[in-house]
Amino acid sequence: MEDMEALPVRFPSRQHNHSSCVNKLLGDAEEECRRQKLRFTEHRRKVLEIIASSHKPLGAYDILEQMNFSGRRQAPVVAYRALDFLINLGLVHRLNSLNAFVACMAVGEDHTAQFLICRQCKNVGELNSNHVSERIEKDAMEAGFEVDQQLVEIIGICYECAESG
Amino acid sequence: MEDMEALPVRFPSRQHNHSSCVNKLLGDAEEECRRQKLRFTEHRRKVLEIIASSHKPLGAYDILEQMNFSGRRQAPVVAYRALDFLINLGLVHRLNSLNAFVACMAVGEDHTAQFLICRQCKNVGELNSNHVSERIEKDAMEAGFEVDQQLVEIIGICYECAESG
DNA sequence: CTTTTAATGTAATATCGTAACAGTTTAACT
DNA sequence: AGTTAAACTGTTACGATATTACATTAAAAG
Repeated sequence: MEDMEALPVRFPSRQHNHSSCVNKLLGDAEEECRRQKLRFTEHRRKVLEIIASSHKPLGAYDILEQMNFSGRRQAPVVAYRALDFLINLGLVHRLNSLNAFVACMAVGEDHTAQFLICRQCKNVGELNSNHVSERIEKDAMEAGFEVDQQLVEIIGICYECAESG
Repeated sequence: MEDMEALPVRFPSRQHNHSSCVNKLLGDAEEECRRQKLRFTEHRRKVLEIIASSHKPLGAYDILEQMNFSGRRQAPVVAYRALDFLINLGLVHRLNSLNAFVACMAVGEDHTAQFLICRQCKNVGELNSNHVSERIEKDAMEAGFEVDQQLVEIIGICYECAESG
């Protein structure tokens, strides 16, 4: 696990324990909400739980389906509202190339999220390379462009899928 | 103009001549289709003309609206089919963060498109930096991830908007 | 305990994109 | 030319994603 620190990469290995992801993220969420005096309501908790339980990106309507507690189907806007909240808090990221959402794997680390999307197993990791973000910043600057926000999504094959053919 | 060659940046300046963009792109399209024995049909030409006439990204339905020749409104699929064709040919790019399309400004240059999206004037340029794409490739590789495709969209303020406040 | 701010419930609708299939045109090959 | 295969078009319907609007309820702040 030491080499995960060299580059700040997070890619979920096959045998890792999901429930610890969920618990960590819920804890982070609670703490962050306390700090910022925000409300961590039922919907928000539930959506975060659902997203954190998978490292595969989920669409808003997938999430919605899993929100059928009390038998009743929720309206789409319910999911979108919770997602907006969680994204603003930096707990969830949106993948623009997939219209889907994943839990952040580097909460509190002040990163420009860069996503590694495996087109075979569909898992998503984060390559949060400062080299990359600084290079983008620098080259854009030289081109006379002032960067606010970077969006980097990388499609390919993760090491576990590469190994298993 | 020399310094546009140092970094392969393309950002449309305010006073530049749109019609030359359109003509260049139509020419490139015709040539490429001849070379690959593909058909450059009316729909495809029209869609390319529409996209090339603007450096602001256009949605598929915006394009559709401008296709009302012969009074008749076209079905969405007509625009999407032409767009798919043009994207495969590398003449048009899709901006995932906007669900919109722009003409390629570097046809034939074998680039990983990286977009500069000005959130004020909405114009889109291309920062096609090999430094950036190589850095992504390298860092992903070190993380055990084999890159197929990169998607880089940079939101910020272009130099002309920065100058004019 | 009342004011005001934030969150929810609900319905409707906007926006983006694709599937399916019949019909037509074009290119390629006798 | 006549035939066949491939590509493109027309049309309808539908699926998937996301937002607006507004009435209601709950929570926090004074």
